[in-house]
Amino acid sequence: MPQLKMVKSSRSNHKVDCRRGRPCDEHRRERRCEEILDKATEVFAEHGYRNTDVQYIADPLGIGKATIYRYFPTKERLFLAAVERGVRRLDEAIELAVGRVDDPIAKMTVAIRAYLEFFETHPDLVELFIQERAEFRDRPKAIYFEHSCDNKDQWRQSLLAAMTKGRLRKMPAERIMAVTSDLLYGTMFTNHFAGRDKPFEEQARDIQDVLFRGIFSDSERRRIKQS
Amino acid sequence: MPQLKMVKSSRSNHKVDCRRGRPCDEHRRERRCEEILDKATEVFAEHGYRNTDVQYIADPLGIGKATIYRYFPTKERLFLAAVERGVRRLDEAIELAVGRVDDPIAKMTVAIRAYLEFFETHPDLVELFIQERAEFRDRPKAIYFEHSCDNKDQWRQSLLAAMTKGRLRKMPAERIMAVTSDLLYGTMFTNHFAGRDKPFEEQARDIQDVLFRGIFSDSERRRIKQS
Amino acid sequence: MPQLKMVKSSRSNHKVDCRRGRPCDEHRRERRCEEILDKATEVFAEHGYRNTDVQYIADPLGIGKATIYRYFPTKERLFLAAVERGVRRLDEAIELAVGRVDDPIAKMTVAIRAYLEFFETHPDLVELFIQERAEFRDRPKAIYFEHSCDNKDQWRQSLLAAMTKGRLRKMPAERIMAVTSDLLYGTMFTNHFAGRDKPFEEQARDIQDVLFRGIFSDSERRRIKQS
Amino acid sequence: MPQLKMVKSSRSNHKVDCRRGRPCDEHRRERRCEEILDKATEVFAEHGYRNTDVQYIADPLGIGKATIYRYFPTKERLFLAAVERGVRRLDEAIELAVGRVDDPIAKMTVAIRAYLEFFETHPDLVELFIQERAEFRDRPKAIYFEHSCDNKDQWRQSLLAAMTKGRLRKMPAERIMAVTSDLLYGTMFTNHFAGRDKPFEEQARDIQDVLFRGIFSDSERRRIKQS
DNA sequence: AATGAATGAGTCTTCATTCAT
DNA sequence: TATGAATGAAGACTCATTCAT
Repeated sequence: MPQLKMVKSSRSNHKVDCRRGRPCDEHRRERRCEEILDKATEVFAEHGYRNTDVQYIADPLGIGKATIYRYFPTKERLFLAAVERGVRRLDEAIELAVGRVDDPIAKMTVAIRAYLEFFETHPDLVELFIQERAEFRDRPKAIYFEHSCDNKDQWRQSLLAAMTKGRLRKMPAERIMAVTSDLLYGTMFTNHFAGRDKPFEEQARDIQDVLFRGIFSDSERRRIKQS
Repeated sequence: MPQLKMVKSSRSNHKVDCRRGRPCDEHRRERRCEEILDKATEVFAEHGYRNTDVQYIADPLGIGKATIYRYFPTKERLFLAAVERGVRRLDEAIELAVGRVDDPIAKMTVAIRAYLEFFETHPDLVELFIQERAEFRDRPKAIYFEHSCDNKDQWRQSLLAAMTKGRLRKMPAERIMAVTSDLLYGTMFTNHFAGRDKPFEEQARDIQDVLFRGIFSDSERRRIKQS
Repeated sequence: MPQLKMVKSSRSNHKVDCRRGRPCDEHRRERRCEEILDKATEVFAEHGYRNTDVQYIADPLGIGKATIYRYFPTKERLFLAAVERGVRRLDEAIELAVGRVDDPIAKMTVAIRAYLEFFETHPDLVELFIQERAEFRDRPKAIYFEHSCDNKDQWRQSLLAAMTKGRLRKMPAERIMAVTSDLLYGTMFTNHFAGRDKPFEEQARDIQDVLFRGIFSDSERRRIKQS
Repeated sequence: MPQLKMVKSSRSNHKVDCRRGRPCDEHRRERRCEEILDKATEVFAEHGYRNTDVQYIADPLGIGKATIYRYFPTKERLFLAAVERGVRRLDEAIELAVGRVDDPIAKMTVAIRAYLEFFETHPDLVELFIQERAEFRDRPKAIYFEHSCDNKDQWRQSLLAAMTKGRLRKMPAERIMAVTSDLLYGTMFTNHFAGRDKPFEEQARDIQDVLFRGIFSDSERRRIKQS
């Protein structure tokens, strides 16, 4: 059993570096954490925070309930860790999509798609975000909203640039950002809870159509301008 | 105890009067129901569904916990009744505002304002809607979404008419309705949970500006058309 | 069953005085409290505080565990209430015995007997006092010691009077009180934990003999005086 | 890592040296045991038996929890070992003090002082003795009391001799022994738990004064004799 | 009808002890 | 040998709901 031998020898190396006893495998720990968070996300999303017995998470992992408490000090912290990871992943997904896109309008297009795609792919996270608000009412802000502020500045820059270049109407960048993010947020929730199943590409197009061009006809638009 | 006696005698009098039409006990019952729902809405919104002990509702009303169970068979039904009443009130508020407004665009304007105003006035209901989703995951659709369908038809009619008259761009009415309602929904939630406090009139104006006219500049809009 | 009838009629009187609903029978409540404390004293003494599941108290009473929590908010408070009641009873027992005894020496004699008799009759309380110290290490002073201070003043008076009258040697009253109470305390504990079973009357006599007359012989006593 | 290597080599050296006589591993083991018992005494005294997680003992020693289980099979045995060692040390302290003192009265004087001094120096042990009684209610006798019997015989001899020599009143030696040990026991506990802080020398003098000479005045003493 | 009292079922969390390295 | 990791078993406390008056 060569593999075993290798493990053994690497272990005896450890014995020199570390104290004695079982080596503290940082890797192993992290993997476990991730496994637990994966299952926790799933189960919390399925049953809701309050209706989830930590046992429900332990059982399908084939581990003891107490083991989970070795990694997360309370059920609450476990839950919040799952939410946090979700928010981080959302950020990453959008960051990744937006990536090197420089054109501000293309950037928005891509971000909208990425946002909707993310939640279509991770419906559990929608549930988790709801649960967070429902249970942790004392926290000043939902984790989701805390994070959403992070990239505000770069978006503002991008929008202002587009206005200067005459590609967007002149208006407060804040207004665009607020309306857009509210629209996306509402869409994500409604998709999930009203059971809509329009493919995200189509939905993104609809949103862009309205958001970019508005719903007024040209004539109505002209009339408004005059008044 | 004269008061008690009066109540008793007045009740028996009523019983005579009310033989025809709705009996007075029914009235009394309904008033109680409303009182309970008022307090329930408040307390559920404050503590969340799961963290609300039915006792917390009974105490400030000065009644016994068991009394509540005489009016609502379970805690769940009590909660759902509160949500239902909230949704009904939202409908009524919008109905009332839209009222005799015939012009389709004015109608939308008024509805958007009314929607935002309603939730600014009734922040408890935002919480209740969240709670409903968080707890009653098995129900096919949230009560909130069930109701929002009711008036879809009339809105569709109104929008199509506006397109025919050339006031709105030609596009599927569904698209406008979906985007608008998602946007409003998202705005309401974000207002509440991100702690925004912009006055609803301003917010309504921002939304209308973007929704009606879009964010593109005229040149960008032209460019898109050509492609 | 006349008693029952009386209760009933008094209850219907209550209905007039109180609100509606089940009358709040203060008596009943107190009786329940006492029953629970009785059983709690017994069970805590038998198993120790930590090894006592509140269920163990509820079961033999034929009531639900939760019922106990209606009367005492936590296991800790239940336990401390039992201890407190024990201390109060000790005080009362000694008070009762000392009663109208005026002669200071007779008073001590009686108190010593009463003390030992009390703990022979209530061995559970010895256990309870131990348990209190063992578990509630952060409390500044054991309940037992808190109370023992109450009557210190009257004892001091009594002892000083006896010295003035030439019946006791001149020495600080504190010294007598400290030595006596330590001796009794130690005797009670040792009786219980070392499993001694000397009848309390004999033990009291032994204690008095030593405490009053000392162990020195007359000659030794004289020799000491000279030096 | 030179240090680690040194340890290793020094150990193998030992192994060579120790072939004859008690093997060095035995030494090592014993040293470890003592270290553990030291810390255990401290921690058990601080938190109480039940509230002490074995981890709390391992951590400050910088060893693993499981290591402790290599030296003591259960938490209970670890605790009892600590108690036992404490009792043994008490015995030794008194033995050492009494030492070559032959005069029976001087012997008592010295023993009383030594007893009080011991517990002033080792307050942890008072806690441990309490804990033992609180937790191990099924054991027939507390370890403390088991041991206290050991030297009974020599004390009895000493007291009887003193009576014969006319230095102590004639009375059952048992009575003196019981009263004295109860008094000391009670004093030790009360000191600790009532938070008294009189220096032990003074306290010893107080005790001797009462124990030896009694509290009666000469006249009272005479009156008693006549009756 | 109204309600104080009672409680069973449920959950989080702890920790002594064992296991695997 | 030493020890980090794992966990089963246990117990305090809660609360929706029912019962008895």
